[in-house]
Amino acid sequence: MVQDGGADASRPVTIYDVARAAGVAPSTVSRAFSRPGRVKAGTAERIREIAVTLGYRTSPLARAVPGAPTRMIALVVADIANPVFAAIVRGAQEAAAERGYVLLLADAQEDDRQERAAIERSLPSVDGVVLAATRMSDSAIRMMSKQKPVVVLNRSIPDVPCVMPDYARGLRRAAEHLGELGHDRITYVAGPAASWADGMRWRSLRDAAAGLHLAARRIGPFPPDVDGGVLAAATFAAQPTSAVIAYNDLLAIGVVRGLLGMGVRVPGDVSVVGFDNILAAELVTPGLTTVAAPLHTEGAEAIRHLLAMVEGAPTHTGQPFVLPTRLVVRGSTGPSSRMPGHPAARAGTARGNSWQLLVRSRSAE
Amino acid sequence: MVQDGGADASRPVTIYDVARAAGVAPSTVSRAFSRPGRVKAGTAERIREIAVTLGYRTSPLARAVPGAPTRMIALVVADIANPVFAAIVRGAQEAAAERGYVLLLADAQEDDRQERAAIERSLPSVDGVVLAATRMSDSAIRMMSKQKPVVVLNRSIPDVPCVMPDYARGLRRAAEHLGELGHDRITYVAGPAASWADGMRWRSLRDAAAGLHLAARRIGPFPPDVDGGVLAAATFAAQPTSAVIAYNDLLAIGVVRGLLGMGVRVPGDVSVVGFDNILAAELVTPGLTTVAAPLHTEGAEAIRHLLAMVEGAPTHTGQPFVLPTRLVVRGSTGPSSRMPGHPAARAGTARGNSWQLLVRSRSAE
DNA sequence: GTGAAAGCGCTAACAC
DNA sequence: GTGTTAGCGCTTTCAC
Repeated sequence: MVQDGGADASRPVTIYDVARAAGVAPSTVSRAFSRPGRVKAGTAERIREIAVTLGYRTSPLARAVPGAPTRMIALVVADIANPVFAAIVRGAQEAAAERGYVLLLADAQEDDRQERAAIERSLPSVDGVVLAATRMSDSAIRMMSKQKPVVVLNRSIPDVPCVMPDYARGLRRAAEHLGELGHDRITYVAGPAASWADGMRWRSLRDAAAGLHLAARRIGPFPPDVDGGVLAAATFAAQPTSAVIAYNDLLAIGVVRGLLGMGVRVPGDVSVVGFDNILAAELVTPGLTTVAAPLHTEGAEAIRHLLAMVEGAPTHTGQPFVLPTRLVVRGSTGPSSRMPGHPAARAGTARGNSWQLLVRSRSAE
Repeated sequence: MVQDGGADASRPVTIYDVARAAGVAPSTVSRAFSRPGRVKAGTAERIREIAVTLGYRTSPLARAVPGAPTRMIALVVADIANPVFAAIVRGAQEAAAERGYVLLLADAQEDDRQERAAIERSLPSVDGVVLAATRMSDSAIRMMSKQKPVVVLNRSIPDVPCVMPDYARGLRRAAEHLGELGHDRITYVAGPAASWADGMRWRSLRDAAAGLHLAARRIGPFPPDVDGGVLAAATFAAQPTSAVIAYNDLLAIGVVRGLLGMGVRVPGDVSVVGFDNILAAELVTPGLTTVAAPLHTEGAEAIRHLLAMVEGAPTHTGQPFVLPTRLVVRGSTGPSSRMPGHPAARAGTARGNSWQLLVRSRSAE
C-alpha cells in the first residue's frame, strides 16, 4: 500500500486522495465533477480547489468501466496519406475536440483485413465509429451499427446514417461546364473497382450526360493516384475524347501529366476535370478544374451526427445527409476544338483535329 | 441483473460468460489469454474455442484499470491537414498497428492551448505520447516525460528521446548543390518564428554555407504555407539573390509562384529549394528541388522507440535519433546566370542580369 | 495448474 | 446534501 504521505509524483492522484484532503466521501468528489448541481456550492468549490492543487485528473478509463461513455470516437480511414482523408480527419478532429471527445484513428491502409483488425481493436474502447471510405460490406456495417453508433462517409447504406457530398449535382455541374465549352463526348476515368464512391460518381455523370445530350463512356478501373492517371492517359489515348472527368484529383493530375508527356495539349486538345479539390489541384500547371467536395465539413458533420446518436438522439436513419459540392474552374478545361469561332478551336482545326495520330507516332518512337 | 440465458447480442460477452461456458474459473480464462504458458495446453485451447464461439472480445478498458497498459498511443500533431504530418501519421499508424497498438490522434491546430487541452484529455488513457512539432516548452515536455514515456519528433530536448531528420546533412547537400550551380548567395525563407525546426534549419544552412564560402541570409518569418511563400517572394524581390532555400515545400512553392507572378523566371533567374518532399513538390511546374525528409520513417521510428520504452526498455536519452535525408533535384534549380559557359547563364547575361529592375517595373504597373 | 478473493478508479444505488 | 456500499471486467496475488 502506498502511504498517504502527500502528492507522490509518480502515482496519479485519485478521487480518494482528493476526498481525504477535502474531508468528504469519494462519492461527493465524484458528484462534484459529474453532477455539480447535486453538491452544495461551497463543498463543490472547495473540492475543485483541492483537486486542482493536488493535480487531480479524472481517469476516463476507470470512468468507462461500468459501460459509461469513453468520450472516444474511432475514425476509420482508407488511407491517411491520401490528402482527401487528411482534410476529413481535420474536420472530424475539430468537431470532436469541440465537444470534448478524442479521436482514435484507424488507418485501413487500403486493405480489408487491416481495416477489420483496426476496427476490432478499437471498437470496445469507443462510443461510436465513423467509417470514411470503408471497404466493408453493407451487411457487415449494418451489423456493426447495431452494436455501436456508426456514421458512414461517402456511401449510402440502408438503415445506417451517412454523410456524403452531393455527387449528382457536382458531376452535373462538371458535365454542364464541359458541355458549355462545346465538348460532346466525355470519358470517365474510373477509380478503384470496389469503390462505392466510384460507382456513384460514374452513375451521376452518366445520368447528367444523358440529360444534357452528351455521350459518356468509362475506362478503368485505375489505382486512384498519379501513376494510375498516367496509366489511364495511355489507355485513353487509344480512343480519345475531347473531355475527361476523373474519379479524383490525383488520377486527374496523372492523366494531365500523361497527356502532356505524349505531347497532347491540356486544355487545348483535351479538357480534364478532377474531383475533391485537394491542395495539389491548385498548384499544378495547368490548375485543375475540379468538383470541390466539402471534405472538412464532411468530417465535422459525421462527428456531429455521431455524437448526437451517442448522446441519445434517435438513430437518424432516413435519407443520407447530403453536403453541397461546387465546381472550381481552373486552367485544365477549355473550349472544345470543335467549338466554332474560338481561337483554340481554329488551332485545333488547323491541325486537322487529329492529335490522335500525333500521339501514335510519338509513342512509336 | 441480466439472466445467464446465453449470448445476448446487446451486452458484450465477458470473461465470466466464457468461464461459465468452459467450466473453469474466470482467472483461468484471463490467464489463457494473457499468460498462455501458465495454463494446461488442452484447457487453454478449449477456452479459446469457446471464447470465439461466444464472440468474446477482451475489453482494453477494463484491462487497463489497475494501471496496466492500454495499448493506446497518443500522437499529437500541429496540423493534420499539413501533408507533412499526414505522412508522419501514416508511418506511425503502421508501426503501431504492427505491434497491436492503436493511435489516438490529437490535432493541436497550430494552437498552444488546443494542444495542451488535447494532451490533457488523452494522456490518462495512453501508454505513451509522440509529439510531432509541438509548441510546448522544453520544460513542459520534460515534465510530461516523467509521467509517461514521450518521444519528440523534429526537435532535440535534453533528457527526452527524440527522432529527427538529419537537418545538417540535408541543408549541406542543398547548399552544395546550389554552390555547384554557381550560386554564391543564398536567401533562407524562414517559417514560423517559434518553430524549433526553423531555427535548426537556418543554423544548419548558415554553417554549411560558411563551410562552402557561400553567403547566407535569412528573411521572415512567414506562415509555412503557399500564401506565406507568395508573401515572402515579394519581400525577397526587394533584395534578391540568385538562390533561395525555404523552410518547407509549401513555402517554397509559394515563393516560386510569387516569383513567376512577378515575371521572374525559375530557375532561370532564381533557383528555389524546398524541404520535406511532399507530394505536391513533384507535381508543380517546375518540379521543386527539395530536401526529402523521411517522414514516413520518422513516424514509424518514433513509435518503435516509444513502444520499446513503454515495454520497459531504458529511456534512451542520449543523442537524438537522426534519420538520413536526401536531396531530390528537380526543375526549380539551375545554373546561376553568373555561371560562365552555360546556356542559361548566357541568357541571363543577355538580359543584363537585372531582373530586379524588371520586377520593379512590373509591380509598378 | 487452477480456484478464490482482492482491488484498480470511478459511478450508481441506496440510505440517512 | 452527503456517506455507504456494491459493483464494472479484468488481472493479480495467494492459496490449494
